[in-house]
Amino acid sequence: MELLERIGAKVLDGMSENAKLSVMKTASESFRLSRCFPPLQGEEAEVLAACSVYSAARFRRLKVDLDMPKVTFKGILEAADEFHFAGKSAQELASCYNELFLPALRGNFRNTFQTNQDTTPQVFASDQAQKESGCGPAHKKARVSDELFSTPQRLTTLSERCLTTSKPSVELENSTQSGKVSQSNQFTAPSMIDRAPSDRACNLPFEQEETKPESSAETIEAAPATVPVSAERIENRANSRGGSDSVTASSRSVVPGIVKIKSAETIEAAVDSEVRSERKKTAAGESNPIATPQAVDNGENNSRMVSPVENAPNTAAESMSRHEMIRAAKTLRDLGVDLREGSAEDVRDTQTEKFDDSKLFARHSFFFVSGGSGMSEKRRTLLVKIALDNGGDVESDLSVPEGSWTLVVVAESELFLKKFPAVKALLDIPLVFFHTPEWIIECKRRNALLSHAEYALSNLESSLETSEYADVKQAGGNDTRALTAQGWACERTLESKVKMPEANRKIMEILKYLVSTYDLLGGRENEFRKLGTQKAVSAIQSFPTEIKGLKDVRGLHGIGSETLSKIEEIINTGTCRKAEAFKVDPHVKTLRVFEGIWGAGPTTANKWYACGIRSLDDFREGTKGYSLLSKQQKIGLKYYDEFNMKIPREEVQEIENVVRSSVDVIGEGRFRTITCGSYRRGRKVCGDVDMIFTANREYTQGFLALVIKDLREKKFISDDLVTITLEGEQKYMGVCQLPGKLHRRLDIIIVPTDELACSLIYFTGSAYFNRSMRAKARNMNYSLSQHFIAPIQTQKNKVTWTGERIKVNTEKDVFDILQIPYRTPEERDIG
DNA sequence: TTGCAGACCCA
DNA sequence: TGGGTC
DNA sequence: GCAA
Ligand SMILES: O=c1ccn([C@H]2C[C@H](O)[C@@H](COP(=O)(O)OP(=O)(O)OP(=O)(O)O)O2)c(=O)[nH]1
Ligand SMILES: [Mg+2]
Repeated sequence: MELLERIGAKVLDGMSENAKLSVMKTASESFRLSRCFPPLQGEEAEVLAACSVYSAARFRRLKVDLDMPKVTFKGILEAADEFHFAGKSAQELASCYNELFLPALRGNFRNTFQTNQDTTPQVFASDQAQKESGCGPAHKKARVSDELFSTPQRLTTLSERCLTTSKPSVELENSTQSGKVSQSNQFTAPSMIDRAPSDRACNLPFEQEETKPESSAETIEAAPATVPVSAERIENRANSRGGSDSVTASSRSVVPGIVKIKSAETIEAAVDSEVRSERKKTAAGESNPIATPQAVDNGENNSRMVSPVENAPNTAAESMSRHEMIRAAKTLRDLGVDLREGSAEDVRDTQTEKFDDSKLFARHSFFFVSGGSGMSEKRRTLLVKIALDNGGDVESDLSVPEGSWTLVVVAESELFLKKFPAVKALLDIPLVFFHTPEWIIECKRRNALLSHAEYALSNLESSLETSEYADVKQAGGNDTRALTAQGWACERTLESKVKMPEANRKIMEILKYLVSTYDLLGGRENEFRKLGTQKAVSAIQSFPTEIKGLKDVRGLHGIGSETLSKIEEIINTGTCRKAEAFKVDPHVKTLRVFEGIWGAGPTTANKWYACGIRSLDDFREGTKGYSLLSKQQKIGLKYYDEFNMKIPREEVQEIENVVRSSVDVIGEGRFRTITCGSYRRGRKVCGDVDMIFTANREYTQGFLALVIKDLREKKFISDDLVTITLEGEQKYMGVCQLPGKLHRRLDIIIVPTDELACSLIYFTGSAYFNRSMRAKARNMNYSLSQHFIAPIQTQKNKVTWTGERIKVNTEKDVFDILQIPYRTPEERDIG
């Protein structure tokens, strides 16, 4: 109860102003209100100031919602305590809110509606609230409630969405000997800027490969190859996996945040139409297997839940286990109950107004920010059509929506909103949302209203404020959204990169050092600590302005409490104790040396350390240390210094040329070679050389061995880190050396052309990009590997079924499937 | 409290 | 299967 | 370490 004490809260009536507001803040943030005002600091004055910004309607609604479920305030606070959330980000509180608040509230209603309302008068803080919540006769409510819980889940098929008619496009123009390369050999340059513009020349006789006529036909016929996928899978994925947004996205319901109560009619209509459309589609009449949560159904529990919190501090926890609550929340989401829809005002509206609720965008009006360099006319036309076809309205100017209408402002990027001063006035309005066009497309595709969070434009205030981006160019209609803190790293593009503020650079440097150290230490623990920290670094990297205080980064995706406190420390003291401790730790220092040996990782390095080995000297030939080395590690040790040296871009090209000439001869022109890795991403210096050999499947068998043999005979390849046979290895790792140059690591993979697209993505990286992209794929119920992309089904995060691999001819095909705007290799240089 | 990318090669 | 690596 |  630390938090409770800290803010002196007593829940509701007895609750301090500050606590109340803190809860409101929690609630509002989870409803993406946070964009309406600068992040709150927790000081009362500031909070109050922020609240005054609310439109009256918003404020009232919020109050209604908050007054209702006393219990859950406690639930929130309790959770805050339970998870040591005190002082943590509102985001975390918000997620508690979602998990605890929603089901509890729902439970209250069921209880309230099914039993006599009067028995639990203290549920409602005020009669006013009760009235505004739109309660009709209690019996009606109960019925609706039951229906909601028995609504079968909507199913759709995936067939339509597979028809991505991706034109074959020329991608991947790799340089053979193409001209200019920056001269500066800045080995010491920080990673952010040590990139050169990529050279784009064509790769001799093969550049046609991906544009050859038949590939077009293949692409289209590839679509049906995808097995129809039920929406259930998509939804499961949306609910179960680590998504991009701080707020859970679910397919139909707009879960996050404020719970609103539909009038009985509204809900019934919604349910009816749902059922109707369900029957119409019928397809595979799978019903929702999720059971009604018993705890919610249980009257006794619920009556305990609504008892005054002050008197029974633990009632919430007693009446509903955390698991039950979470399951209840999930159930609600799965059921597609849009808990947030309908407001006090809406109730009146819906009783008088007639509309076709069966349409997807009923009661939605759209405003498209197009023209200029923003949205192309073609795109706009398409979107307008979708909107109108589905019962939506399209507005010609920006104004506050009436009554229960939802206004969706659609723009390619928040940057384009600047042109519309009227936007400012809409920021605080409840039923106004700012989205990317993808929201509409996705909604249409899945025939469901999707989370307002996932496709939301963000950082609205700041992009309206700053003049910095007034002249945004929209290259080729591409999405160059820069400011949004997107959840999937593979989707975002970085800022110009040159003007990283000093403060940010410093923070990143220290965090990166921690990442490298976690990497050395090894173990599950540190492995994921590393991952987490890496994400934090990535978040800061894409943060556009100087970090002056914690408020700047608090709430950023990827920045949690630990990072926050480290940043605080860095701002105040210029350093971070944890990092400083690592720097002088002899164990860490030794590990760093040992793991500089290729083939030695945390486990062996630690073993060596445990053996009393302390330096590379202890590995000299004939010593006991030497006998501990594996074959590969011996090679790694031999070239210790050389391998730890970066390769200038030009030298990579020379190496590429040597290899390619050999491939051309031995492969009789059938093979194409592509240099990938950091080189393809445009870096000025590279850690190694990564090459793809590709040809039709019939030729790939055993080819690698021939080339390696040739190169070895030419004294270009000096050592092998894998043994290669004629029986078709897929990859080679070895050592090569140009005359007069250092020994370099050379990686080659051999790939049949039908796997080229996925291989290119894989081998181009970055590793961080790949992981992000694969995570998104997984999240969308696909599996992406270097070989293929295929739909999958999972149970408890385990793959239970893998569909047929989807035919992809170009990298872009894969991006399209995963709904990621195409990223050039250079743009993939993240992490 | 759980999961965090997905695969190849070696011993 | 665990270690290392891409 | 972070998000859900
Ligand atoms: O854990 C990893 C490591 C690498 N890769 C892919 C992406 C990467 O770009 C490519 C080549 O690996 P390499 O280690 O050579 O990385 P790089 O991106 O080329 O950087 P460097 O300059 O260190 O070689 O293999 C992964 O998918 N996962
Ligand atoms: Mg590389």
